[in-house]
Amino acid sequence: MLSERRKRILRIVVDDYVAEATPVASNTIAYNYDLKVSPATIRNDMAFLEEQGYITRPHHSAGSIPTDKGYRYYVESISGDIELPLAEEYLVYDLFQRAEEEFEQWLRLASAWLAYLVKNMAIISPVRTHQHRLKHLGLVALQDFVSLLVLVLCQAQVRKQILSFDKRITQDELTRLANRLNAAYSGMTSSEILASKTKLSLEEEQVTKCLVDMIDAEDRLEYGKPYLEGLCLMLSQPEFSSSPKMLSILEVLEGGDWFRHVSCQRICEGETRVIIGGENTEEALQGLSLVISQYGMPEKGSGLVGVLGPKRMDYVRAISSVNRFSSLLSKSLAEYI
Amino acid sequence: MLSERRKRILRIVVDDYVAEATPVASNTIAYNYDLKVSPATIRNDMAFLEEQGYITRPHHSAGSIPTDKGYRYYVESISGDIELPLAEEYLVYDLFQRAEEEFEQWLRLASAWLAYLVKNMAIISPVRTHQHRLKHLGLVALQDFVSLLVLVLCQAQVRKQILSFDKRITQDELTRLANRLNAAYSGMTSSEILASKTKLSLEEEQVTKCLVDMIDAEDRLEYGKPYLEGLCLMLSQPEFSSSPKMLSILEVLEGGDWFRHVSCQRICEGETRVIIGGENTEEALQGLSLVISQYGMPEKGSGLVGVLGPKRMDYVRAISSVNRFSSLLSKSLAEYI
DNA sequence: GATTAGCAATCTAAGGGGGCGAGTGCCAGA
DNA sequence: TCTGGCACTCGCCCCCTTAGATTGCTAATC
Repeated sequence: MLSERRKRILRIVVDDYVAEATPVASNTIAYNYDLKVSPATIRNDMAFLEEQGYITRPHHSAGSIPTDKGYRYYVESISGDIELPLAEEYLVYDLFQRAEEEFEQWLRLASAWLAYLVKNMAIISPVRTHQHRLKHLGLVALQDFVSLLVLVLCQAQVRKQILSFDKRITQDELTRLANRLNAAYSGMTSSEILASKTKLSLEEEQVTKCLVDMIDAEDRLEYGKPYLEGLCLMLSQPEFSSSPKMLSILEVLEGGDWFRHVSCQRICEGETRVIIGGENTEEALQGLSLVISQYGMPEKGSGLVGVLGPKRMDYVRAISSVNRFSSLLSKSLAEYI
Repeated sequence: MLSERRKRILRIVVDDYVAEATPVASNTIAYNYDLKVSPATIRNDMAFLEEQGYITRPHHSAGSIPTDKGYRYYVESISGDIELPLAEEYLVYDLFQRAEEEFEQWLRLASAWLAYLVKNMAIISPVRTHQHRLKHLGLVALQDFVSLLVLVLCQAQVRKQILSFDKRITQDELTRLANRLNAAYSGMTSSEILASKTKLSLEEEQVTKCLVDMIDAEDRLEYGKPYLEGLCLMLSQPEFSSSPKMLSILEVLEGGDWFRHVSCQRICEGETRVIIGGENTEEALQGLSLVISQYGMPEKGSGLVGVLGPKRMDYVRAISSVNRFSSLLSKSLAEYI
């Protein structure tokens, strides 16, 4: 258990290091923060904090920087009092007033905004529904044997797939076919469609099969390819000033596997999880921290919203921004649907 | 006019510099390439080439590297004999055997492949048609007053837009409305739709207005947001080893304006244009070269395919790969539609 | 007149040494 | 338990030197 002063010093070390990006010296703490003790005392406390693994020093005669454990302690300790500054609250609100025609496009805009607010990379994944429901289907003749099957799912998602029939079908026939299937399937999930015991023609059978595959298709992929904005903002932080570091991060992000790993972690509703440094599975991301949350509702569809930045990140700002975006995204998703 | 030997030396300087990424010395040329003259003679020729602005030197006692003018001369001089190595020809062919359901997804795959071949960044823009034709439209009720208008254009492009009516409309009414409009407009371009003198109800009028906007919407944007693959491949080249350079390039690429500039240049069918260094409008891209070509056919739809890399790029490989991809993309686009 | 050999001149990159300043560790004393 | 003082450590910067690479020039040669 840490004494109050030691807690306070740890917190100062984190805050100062986050702000200045240079190791924090005992003198700095003594002169800039009103602790009412001398640098020597602070040094003793810092020696203790170092011994306990909360802080470390890049080399012998340098100031201290927080370790992963130190950041973790910090994050846990602040989780009470997190609020976005009022001015920025308005900014965010402003964004959410704008109605965009396409929800996806709107998410892209939101991610750019979030990136700008936290001066780091923002991540917003498109909405994924656990249980997709068919709203409407359309069939369009492309060539004699080839048609395009277009699905509209609840949440205004559109999917399409090329489909080839064994015999020549006109657009009129396709339209009738689509109308029949719409009448039968509209509002159903894939399993309900499979369970429905309608008598089907050969073509209807074929379309149904394709349809069910398409409805389920994306569920295997966890969350979809996210919108990443503010890559440059993040990479201009001093921790990435060496180009090999930059490259290794770019490589991981370009690959896309990392996000699959992230989305495998089940994050509860309303929870905002902070993954610090070494807690990341990807090696190249172990110098980074991720603040991630979920938006939406399990039954209606959900997505991830988060911030990726150096471990030395303004956690208060990041967490509060992610929280805010998460709840506002949830709200506008609910209105959209 | 350059003498044969000077041409040859210029070509060697480019080839060697492309391969080694270090300035080329007169000794290197004399010993590694069978010119049958002494280094001193080569030095004289190099002095001439430098005087004429084809090559330059990073500092006084260093070997030579090509200038933009030198690269330009090189590119013009090789344009005759450009062929992809046979093995890679097969690789590309192999890719184009795979049928993907979605043309867009397939383009993404193609761009990853192209990037891999040229070890640089590949750019492929989605297909854009100058004159979109409506194939089919669908209307889906989302809420009482709000519907989703889904268009299928020729080339299997799907667009959607939220639409709100002044009165409550049921899905049945929407379906009838859609059927009527399909009958009237199917196969038409936006201008033909506007010209058609059909008598319209209030709702039909509204949908038509929206429809026409949607058909024309993307034309203002020139080519759509391109698939960029192989960013890391490009950035691992030694010319980008300093992180500020890396950042400035990332910034330009993240912005997206640069591609609008590129797509403003009208590139003729079958032409492959090479934009070298300072010929780029974006300042941050002036250390880079772009090999760009068009695929598709003007009447059916077209897109851009290209390679972005350092000026010190294997132009033969880049140009031949882009050529190959351009013609194969054209072919499969024609088959797709 | 073109080519060559030789040599001085030039410039970079790498390595070594010294001084400076920042910051700690520790000890004795309050 | 805290503080002041002081020695010690270490990274950083600057300068100098040296080694190596490469050219430019000049005079000799083909």
